[in-house]
Amino acid sequence: MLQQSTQGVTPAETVVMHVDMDCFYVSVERLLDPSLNGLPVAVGGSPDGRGVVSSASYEARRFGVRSAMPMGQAMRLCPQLVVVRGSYGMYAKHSAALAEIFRRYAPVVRMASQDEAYLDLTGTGRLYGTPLVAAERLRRDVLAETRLPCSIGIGSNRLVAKVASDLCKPKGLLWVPPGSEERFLAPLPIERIPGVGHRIAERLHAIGARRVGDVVTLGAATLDKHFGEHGRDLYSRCSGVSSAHVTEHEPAKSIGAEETFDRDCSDAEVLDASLSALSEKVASRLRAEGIVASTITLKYRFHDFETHTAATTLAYPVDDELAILEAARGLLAAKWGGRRAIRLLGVTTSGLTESSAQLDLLAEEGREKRDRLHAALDRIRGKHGYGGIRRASSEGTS
DNA sequence: TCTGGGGTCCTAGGACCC
DNA sequence: TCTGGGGTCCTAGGACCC
Repeated sequence: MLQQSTQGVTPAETVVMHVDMDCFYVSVERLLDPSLNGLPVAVGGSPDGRGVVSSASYEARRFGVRSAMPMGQAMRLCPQLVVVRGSYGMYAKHSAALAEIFRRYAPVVRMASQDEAYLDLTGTGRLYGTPLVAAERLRRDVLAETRLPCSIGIGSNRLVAKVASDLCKPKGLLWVPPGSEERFLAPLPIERIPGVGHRIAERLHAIGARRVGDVVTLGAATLDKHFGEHGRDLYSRCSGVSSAHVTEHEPAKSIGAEETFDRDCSDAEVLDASLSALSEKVASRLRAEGIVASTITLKYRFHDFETHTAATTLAYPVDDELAILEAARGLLAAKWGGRRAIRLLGVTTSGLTESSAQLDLLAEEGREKRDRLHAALDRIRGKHGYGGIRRASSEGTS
């Protein structure tokens, strides 16, 4: 599987690298507090409340602790677990530093999230040698400059590179040479394929497919019958076919915020205060990014996890909390009967465009004054966080 | 065991227009 | 008086990812 090539890479040969940081949040926390080294650590919410695990150290994983697991459950599995609240600002800083290193190695870099990236190495063979040599150097640079460990998968397309990095964690390197994609994937459990989650895996198991190779054996027609359009996609991915095209980061399509209450809530005033805080948060981000939104979506979840969304599209795009709040309020009033207690509220904006594009549409006098007020509010929030300042209607949510 | 918060993409139906 | 087909926009829900 893992082969050391003796020749350089020909320019025409597509080489995609997937760099994935090893338990990124935990690794950053260990930089901040080295006493965490060697201990089972989980970054995430409180074990007493409704928090979940965001990132678990390998010591913790040995006890069965996993991402997205309720923290209380993690504590039961591993009583000596050290729980750390996230230092999210630090993660963003380190992520930016990583992106800079990656850009030295590839002309096109796609940060897929804070802790993983796709690099298109096609044509860089003369500069860095074989993919494995380049990967080894990159990993050394990352470790030397950030002291953060990572794993790297290399393949002829993004899917193969990603599966490879996943497989060699932690601190691994794995190259899948061109032509061996299908052989590489076939013996793996289908859950290893990105996009195959819990539900789809279950349905595949039901028709007798447990390994990636089983899916290929079933054939495109059978998958099409069971999964429709998604089936063809599934088939090609299991065959190792996927886009090799790496593109730079694209502008966000939606910006939102949500809040899960410590206890389910049916108090209309508390819910309204939450909507107000969420609207402020979203509006503040929209303005910081210089964009406006035309669609407002309200999300609400009941105690049994039944989740609904309701959306409305405004006549013109907005970036201010009152307009967003008003829309969200209206949706809640129209949809929520007031009987069932709510465990989560969310406000998401979409239909995003650059705000400069609508300047002439909104050339009212009040605009400038309002902008100055918002700028002042954003500055204060930037300094003190969202608890620093709130309108009167947001009181009671903190 | 009882499920966060930030997102993306896909599907499907209905409205509306030509 | 009954009715096609295509395209686009909007809404709702669901699966998935980190």
